[in-house]
Amino acid sequence: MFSVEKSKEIKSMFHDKGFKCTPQRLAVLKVLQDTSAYLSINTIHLKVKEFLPDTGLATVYRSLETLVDLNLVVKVHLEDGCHSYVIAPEGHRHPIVCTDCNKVIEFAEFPLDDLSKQISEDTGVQIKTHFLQLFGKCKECQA
Amino acid sequence: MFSVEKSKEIKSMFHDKGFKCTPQRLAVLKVLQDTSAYLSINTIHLKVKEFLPDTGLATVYRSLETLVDLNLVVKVHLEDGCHSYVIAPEGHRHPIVCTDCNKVIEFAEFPLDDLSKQISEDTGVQIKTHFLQLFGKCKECQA
DNA sequence: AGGTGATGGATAATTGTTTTCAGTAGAAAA
DNA sequence: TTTTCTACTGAAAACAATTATCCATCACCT
Ligand SMILES: [Mn+2]
Ligand SMILES: [Mn+2]
Ligand SMILES: [Zn+2]
Ligand SMILES: [Zn+2]
Repeated sequence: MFSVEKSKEIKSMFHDKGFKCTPQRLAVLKVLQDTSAYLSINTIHLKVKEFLPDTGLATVYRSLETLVDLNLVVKVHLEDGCHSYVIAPEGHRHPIVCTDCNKVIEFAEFPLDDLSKQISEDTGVQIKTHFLQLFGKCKECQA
Repeated sequence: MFSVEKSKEIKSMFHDKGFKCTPQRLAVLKVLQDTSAYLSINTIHLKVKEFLPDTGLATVYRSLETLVDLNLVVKVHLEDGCHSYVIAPEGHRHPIVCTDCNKVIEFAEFPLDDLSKQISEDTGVQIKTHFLQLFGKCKECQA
């Protein structure tokens, strides 16, 4: 179900933060790793139940919280107010969400840190974090 | 309660989209105009009831939806998943949210449009919109 | 002023998320 | 291994946020 290498790597990430490495958490992670789209909680729940049928919905919520804490998963804020989740990109990247097919394409580092510095100077606000998402139409959906 | 000039201007904005200009909608708008912070639905409701005591919570939801539709108000997505609302900035600007006092400071246009173009070329995705919020500590809260 | 349909208020219903709690099973020690 | 200790889980209830329903009313057009 999970590759050995990845499993060991992931396992130590859990342990480093004092979390237990449970099948449910790994299943949630796997479901997100296996898709390039963001997924709603309910979709994740359904997919997790395909290999762990007894998994409860609350566990999916709890697992996602843990995975976000570990920076393995990121929360996507959608226009309508609902939230979804997607596997975290490598390094500091931002998601581009296809509004047609829900696929998430990442884009490479963005000079937001430099600009944050300048905005700090201009406004006097100490910028701590930023939240950026782009929306558009992916290659496939343009055809 | 509302200045005449603004009222007329606003009134025609409602009518242009086929909305009626009601005291409740104007009250919600006024509450947001009178603060520099983003406000939760419940806070808005409380403030609206100060001058329109019978206003129901559902009406606040409905009014906000209308005002967002008219681009007079924007929705702020918060880390914890909750949403709040703030008066829409002039032109295309982005909010900086103070994580200490909830105040919203805007910052001037940001070269996202140019970068969107480049990202479009790099990734093949046709960027349509973006969503950017910065979080930090405002001048006052740093003291 | 009168007619009409959009809107508001009250309330119920839904939906999304969190909490509670008793039982289970990771992980570390023995 | 076996034991021990908790963090974790599933199920259900509780809670919070949002939306739908209903009918009376009000904004606005003529
Ligand atoms: Mn959001
Ligand atoms: Mn912008
Ligand atoms: Zn697409
Ligand atoms: Zn502040």
